[in-house]
Amino acid sequence: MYRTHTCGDLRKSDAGRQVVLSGWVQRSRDFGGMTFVDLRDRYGITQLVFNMETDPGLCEKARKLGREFVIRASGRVTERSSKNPRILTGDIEILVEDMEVLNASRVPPFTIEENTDGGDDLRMKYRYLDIRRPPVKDHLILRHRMAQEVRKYLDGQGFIEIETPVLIKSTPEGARDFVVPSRMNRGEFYALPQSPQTFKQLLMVAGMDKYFQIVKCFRDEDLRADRQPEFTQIDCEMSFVEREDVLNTFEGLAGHLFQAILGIQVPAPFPRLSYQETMEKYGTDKPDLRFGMEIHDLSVVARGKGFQVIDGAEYSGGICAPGAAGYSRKLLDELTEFVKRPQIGGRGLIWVKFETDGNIRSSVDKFYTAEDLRKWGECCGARSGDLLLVMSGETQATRYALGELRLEMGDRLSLRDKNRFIPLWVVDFPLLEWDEETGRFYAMHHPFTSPRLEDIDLFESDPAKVRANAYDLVINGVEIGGGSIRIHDERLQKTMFKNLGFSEEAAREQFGFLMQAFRYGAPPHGGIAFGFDRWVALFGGSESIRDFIAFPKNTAGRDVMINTPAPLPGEQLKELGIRVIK
RNA sequence: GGUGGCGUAGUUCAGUUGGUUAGAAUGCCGGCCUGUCACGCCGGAGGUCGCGAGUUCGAGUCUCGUCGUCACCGCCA
Repeated sequence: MYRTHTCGDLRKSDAGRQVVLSGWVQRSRDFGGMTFVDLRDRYGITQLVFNMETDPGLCEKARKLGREFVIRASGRVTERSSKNPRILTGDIEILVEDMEVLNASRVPPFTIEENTDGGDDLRMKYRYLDIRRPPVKDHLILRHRMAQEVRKYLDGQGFIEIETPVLIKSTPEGARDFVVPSRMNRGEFYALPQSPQTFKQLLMVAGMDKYFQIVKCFRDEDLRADRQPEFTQIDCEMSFVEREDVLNTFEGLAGHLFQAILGIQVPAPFPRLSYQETMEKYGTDKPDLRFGMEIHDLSVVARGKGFQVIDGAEYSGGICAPGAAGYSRKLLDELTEFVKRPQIGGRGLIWVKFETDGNIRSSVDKFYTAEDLRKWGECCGARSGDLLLVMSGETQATRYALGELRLEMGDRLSLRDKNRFIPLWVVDFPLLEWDEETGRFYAMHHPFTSPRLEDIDLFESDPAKVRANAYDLVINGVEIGGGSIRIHDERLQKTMFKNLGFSEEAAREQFGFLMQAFRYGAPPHGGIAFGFDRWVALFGGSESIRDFIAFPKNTAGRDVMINTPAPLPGEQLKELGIRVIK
C-alpha cells in the first residue's frame, strides 16, 4: 500500500495512528542527530522525523534524500512538541519507522515553492514541475470548480451538454482557421472550429431547446496575455427567447458563480449600457465600472478661445481625476508621456488643477481664463482638489486615448480593487463594421446576428447605423462573453449575406447547410459564449490566462515543453499530398 | 506585419564613462550540528556574458544583424 492518508489529512486527533504516506520531498532539514523531511502532495505538507538514536540506518537514508524525490514512509502520528501554525498539519509529525525511495529526482531547475525563482520560459519548459507549485495547482483547481458549477447551474436550468465536431469546415469570415489535411480526401482540408456557432444553431433547429458545452475553440491569430490559439468557451444557445430572456438566464449563471466560488452576492439585474454610451463615457466597449471618472465632452465649451489644438480638433474631452490636483510636474510629464506612446496615440495632454485653496492652474493659462476653466470643471463634475485631464483630436481616437488614460489614473489612484467585481451588459453593438482596406462591411459579431428589427430599414439608407441584437458581458473591464439573438429567417439571412458582400453562390457554398436547415422550421433563438479561461483568470485575480491553463502556449503559439509546432517528415507529407513551399 | 523591454553561474539578478582576475543572493556538493519548519555555522565547485559580425589598442558594456522570450499596436466575426 502506498498510502493510508494524504499529506494534508492528519491532525492532532490522529495522534497515535499508524500511517503510510507517499509524496515528494519538499525540503529536508538535517541536524546530524535528527532529520526533518517535509513531504508534499496535492493536498498538503506533512513533516516526517528521523532520529539517529531510534534508527541510525534509516536516519542516514533520510539524510541522503534530495528535493523532489518520491518516497513512501510509514510510521506513527505524534503531536509535535513545537508546532507550526502555518500549515494545516502543523500540530503533528510522523515518527518514521520505514521509508522507501520510490523514485529519485534530478535537482529541479527552479524551486518548487509558493514563490518560485524560475522565470516564465523555464516554468513553461518544465510545466509539470511548475504545476506542483501551490499557486499554479490552485488555479487549476479553481478552474475545475468553476467548470463544475457551470455544469451544475446550467443542468439545473434544463440545458443539455452536447458535443459538436472538432473537424469542421473552414470559413472565410472572421479569424484565421487552423486547418487539418485529410489523408482520405487528398487536397482537401478540415478546419478546427473558431466556435461551435453553426452547430449550436442547428441544434436549435433540431429542437434541443437549451444547449451548452464547455468546449475548445481555435483561432490562428496573434496572441496576448489573455489570448491563446486554443481556448475554452462556455458555449450556450436557447430557443424561443428574446434578448432579455438570454440576459436574465446568464445573469443567473454569473450570479451563481460569484456566489459559489467567491461567496459574493452581486445585485441583479446588471447595468445595461449601449455601445454608443460606453464609447462616449469610457472610450471602450468593455468599461471598468469599479470607478467613475467618466469621459466628458468638452468640444463645445472649450472652443473659440484661440487655442488651435482645441479649435482645430473634431473632438475634445476630459476626465476628472479625484484628489489629484497635487500632482507634480514630474507626474504630469509621466502622464503626457503615457498618452503619447504609440499604442495610445495621443498628441499631448492638457491639465487643469482645481487646487484646494480655490486657485485654478493649468497648462493652457495663456488661452483660458479661470472662468473658462471653471466651466470645463463644471462639465466634468470637478471639485476642489481634483485634476482635469483633457485631450483633443479625432473623435474615436481621442475617446480611446482618454479611456486608456482613465484606466491608468484608476491604477495610479488605486481605484481598481481586485476584490470588487462590477459586471454589466454592453448592448446594441453596430451590426456591421466598415473595413477601409477591403472597402466592404463585415459583421461585427458574426453573420448570423440579428439586427434590431426597428433598424431594418436602415439597411438601405445607412447600413453602418443598423444596431445588432447583440450583447457582451463585461466585468471589471474584461470582456467575459458575448452573444446575440440570431437570424432564424432564411430571407433575412440572405439580406445579411448580401450586405456582407457574399454572392448567393458563396453563401450557399459556405453556409448552405444552415440556410437549408432554416427552411425546415427554425425556432427564434439566441445565445452567448463565455471566455472560460478569462473568467477563471478574473476570479483568480490575474490578467493573464496562461497560469489558468495546464499546458499553455507562448506568445508565438509555441509549446516549448513538447516543442511544437514542428516540421513533418517527408513521408507523412507525401501521404497527405502536401508540399511545403519556402 | 509593427513598436518596445529583457537575454550574464543551475536559478533570480547586479555589473560605473568601453579598461586588468565578471560579482551577490539562492540553489548544488562536502563538513559540523537532536526540535527545525526560508534551520544555523564552516568550506567548495559552478560562466562560450544567447549567437554572429562590426567599431576599438581593448567590448558583458557601443553599432548592426540574428535567435529566444515577454508586453503592447495591428489582428482576434
